[in-house]
Amino acid sequence: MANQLSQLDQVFAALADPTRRAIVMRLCAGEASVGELADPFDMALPSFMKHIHVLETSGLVQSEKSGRVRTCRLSPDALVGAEDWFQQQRAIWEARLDRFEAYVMKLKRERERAAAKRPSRTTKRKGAE
Amino acid sequence: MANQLSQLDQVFAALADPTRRAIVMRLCAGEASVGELADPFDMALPSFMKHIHVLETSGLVQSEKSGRVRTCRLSPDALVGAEDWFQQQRAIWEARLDRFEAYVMKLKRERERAAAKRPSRTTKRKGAE
DNA sequence: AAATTACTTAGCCGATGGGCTAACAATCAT
DNA sequence: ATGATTGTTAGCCCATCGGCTAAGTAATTT
Repeated sequence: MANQLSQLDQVFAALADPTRRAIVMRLCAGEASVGELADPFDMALPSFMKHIHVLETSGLVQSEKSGRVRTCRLSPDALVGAEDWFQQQRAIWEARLDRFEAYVMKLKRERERAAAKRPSRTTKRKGAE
Repeated sequence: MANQLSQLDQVFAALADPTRRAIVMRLCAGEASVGELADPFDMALPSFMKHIHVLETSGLVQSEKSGRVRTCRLSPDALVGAEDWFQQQRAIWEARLDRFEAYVMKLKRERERAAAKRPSRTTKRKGAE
């Protein structure tokens, strides 16, 4: 039991909601109390608090209560972790593109060589996809 | 009706599931058929197809059927779009840090100036948090 | 002390998510 | 033509999500 979601699962799930993305964006500009954060949203406070809680358990936001006011701040580590995921995928993707390009170049060279040996032929193929 | 989720909503929601992230990672390395993609997963095909569908409607994946086999490929635009979101937030965050650092430096200068005027005082504060 | 503020807890509700089976195409191999 | 392959559609199930209200608690203000 105690279904342990990965951090990435939770971060992406947290960011999948526009309200929560707006909260993160707001907190990028600096810390704020729950009330300040909730103000722009036409939503009952308990509903809003659920969003805060999702953000906290995802690690994106930390908060601390002093007196009767809870102050929230962004904890950028989780954000960076998710950003890293994209960068890794993009690296793999770009490596693949490089390999693909190399392959196309190889095909091109071969075609040119063949054309040189056996001229006069409408060099037209179906491949290269 | 026709609840239009933003692209970001759908992309982040799609990436919040480990199965779907694995599919995206696999597709970064090159296109594949549904069967090939499904093979590593201990899951009924219809369940798996739902994941493919989520990825397609999010714009992360495109697919095309020829004969009885559907071939899926990554469409990197949506991925880049989500990555951009992070970079924007990070830019705002870093700008804030810069401003904060500037503020701290200003405080430091003021403290030093004050110490020069009124020497012999244990310069110790609680601030700078 | 009483009223106000700023959350917090508990619990209801309908929609969505992620899994399943069963049954139905459609294509390809024999 | 039959059968195997490769999806696809339909629909069930239960858990989670994102909203709500009502009522509670703790800190400040008056």
